[in-house]
Amino acid sequence: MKHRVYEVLQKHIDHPIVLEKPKDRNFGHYATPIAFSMAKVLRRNPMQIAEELAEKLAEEEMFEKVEALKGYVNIKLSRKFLDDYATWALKNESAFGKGENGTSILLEFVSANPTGPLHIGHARGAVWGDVLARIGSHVGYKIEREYYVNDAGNQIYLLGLSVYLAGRESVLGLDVEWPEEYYRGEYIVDLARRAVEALGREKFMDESFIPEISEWAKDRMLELINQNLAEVGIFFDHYVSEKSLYDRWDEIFTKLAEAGAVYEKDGKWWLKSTEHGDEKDRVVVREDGRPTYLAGDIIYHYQKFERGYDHYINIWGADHHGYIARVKAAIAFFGHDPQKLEIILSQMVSLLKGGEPYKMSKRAGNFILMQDIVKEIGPDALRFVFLTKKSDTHLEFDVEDLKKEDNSNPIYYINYAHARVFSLYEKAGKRPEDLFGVSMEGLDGEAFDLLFAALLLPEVLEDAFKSRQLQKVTDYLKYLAGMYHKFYYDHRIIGTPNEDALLKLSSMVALSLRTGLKMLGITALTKM
RNA sequence: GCGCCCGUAGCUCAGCUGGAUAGAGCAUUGGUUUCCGGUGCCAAGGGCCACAGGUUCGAAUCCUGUCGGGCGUACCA
Repeated sequence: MKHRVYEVLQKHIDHPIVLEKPKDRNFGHYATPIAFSMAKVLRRNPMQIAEELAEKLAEEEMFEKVEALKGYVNIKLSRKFLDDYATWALKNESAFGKGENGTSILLEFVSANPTGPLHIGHARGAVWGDVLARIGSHVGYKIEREYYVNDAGNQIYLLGLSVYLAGRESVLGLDVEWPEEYYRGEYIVDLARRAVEALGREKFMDESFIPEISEWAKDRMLELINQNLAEVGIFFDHYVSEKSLYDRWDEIFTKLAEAGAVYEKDGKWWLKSTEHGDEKDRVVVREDGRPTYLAGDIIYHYQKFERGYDHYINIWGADHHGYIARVKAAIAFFGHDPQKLEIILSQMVSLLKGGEPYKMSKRAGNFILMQDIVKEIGPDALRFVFLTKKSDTHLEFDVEDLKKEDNSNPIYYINYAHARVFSLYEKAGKRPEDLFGVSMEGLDGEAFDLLFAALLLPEVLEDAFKSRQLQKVTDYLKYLAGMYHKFYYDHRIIGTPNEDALLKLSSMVALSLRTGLKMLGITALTKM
């Protein structure tokens, strides 16, 4: 809708146009402060410029009214235009809000270490990435989802060690000396029990078997993580194994050396990341010749760029923010544009239950597990809370609030509006598709305000994706649902002369709510 | 110390590419006409937009500094 208005304005104005929504919708559907900026260039009074523009624009068929007010130009769309657009949307439900762009994006998210179940912090990044991908794909980007599996290194060894020791202690009943660092939690004991069964007791007799146990345990954890994700409807297109990347280390290292990106000091190899804005240079090869974790990430990003996407997005936990500079430095050394890599940080999550801090699960090793919260409030509510906030601010929420079945729970509120439409049709004994051809032009101003609001969905989605502010979608859905509830209260629908037109309007609202929820990975209810 | 994020209503948060009277939900208080689902609707109270400067026609928004909170500051992933 906005694009269409924009195009029309461009015909009349030879100046960069900013189109915004008016402070007060009574002013119109769109507004532009264009006269202010033109005034500067033309050295004329903005009020006058606005007046003249308004007069010219008023002749456009698409607009019902164009007004100049205090220098702003306020535009009101015509009823016919809105009705036609709604009719098209209803007839082409799956195309509503779809855009074309074609930019390819590789979106990496979650990428949690396969050393345990996902906790609530991971859940935030997971939901956020999933929805970013859904919306982006809908508005026309070509997005692929990737999980970088950290299946190499010390953490995996620690996992194996923990399972090995837990097996010796809890299953075999041997005395065990625990090191300072190991994974704890009941899941490790469960894992040990299964490992003894699957691999045999003899593997727990000697430390040399730890790598084998590690490998086995890592696979089980990856299964568990995928199961956690599947429970909330999150899937990936690609999994990239860190371990498999090291085969290419020699080749990549040579490339770095050729680019003058590394140097040797104190028996180690360092990446000159300071040349590209990092605070200090970073070790990529240890004294004993083993590459560091950064090396893996360098190879990973090298091959990402090799795969040739237009843009790359990584969603990382905020505690990794210090890592951004060094990875970008490596990308720059390979001659790629580091701007193509965008890092979205997902901040910490704190949970309350009934006003008190949520009890951490001992069996999980003092983490709050994603699966526990899903069990408690359901996947939809979990998705929704994460999506009502920006990703880079700390988030605190109370699980009790999300269990309520009243208007304090936005999902119920939105679903209720959607279900209401279906119950109206049932009551009226009509089918939505039979009313697509009905004209809505005779409806009152409030009806058209509602219709306009419903038709905003496509631009909300586009804006939310481009600005990476997914809370704009949840905000919009709450707003639209609220508007519909109010409209419903103020207007009798069934049995009035405008019944068909009002039902069609309701269908349009339902379509936007349904499509919006779908973008969030939530299925709209038709009955509650 | 340094780096990143944050500081807006009692609470949780929007608004931040500068623009018209700073918003929402929750919580609180009051109301809701024998009405298509009261899981709804209406209304009220509640704000030195952390603080101090600066930039300009205009600042919650941009810049600088201060204070407060979180995270990071590994040859761990």
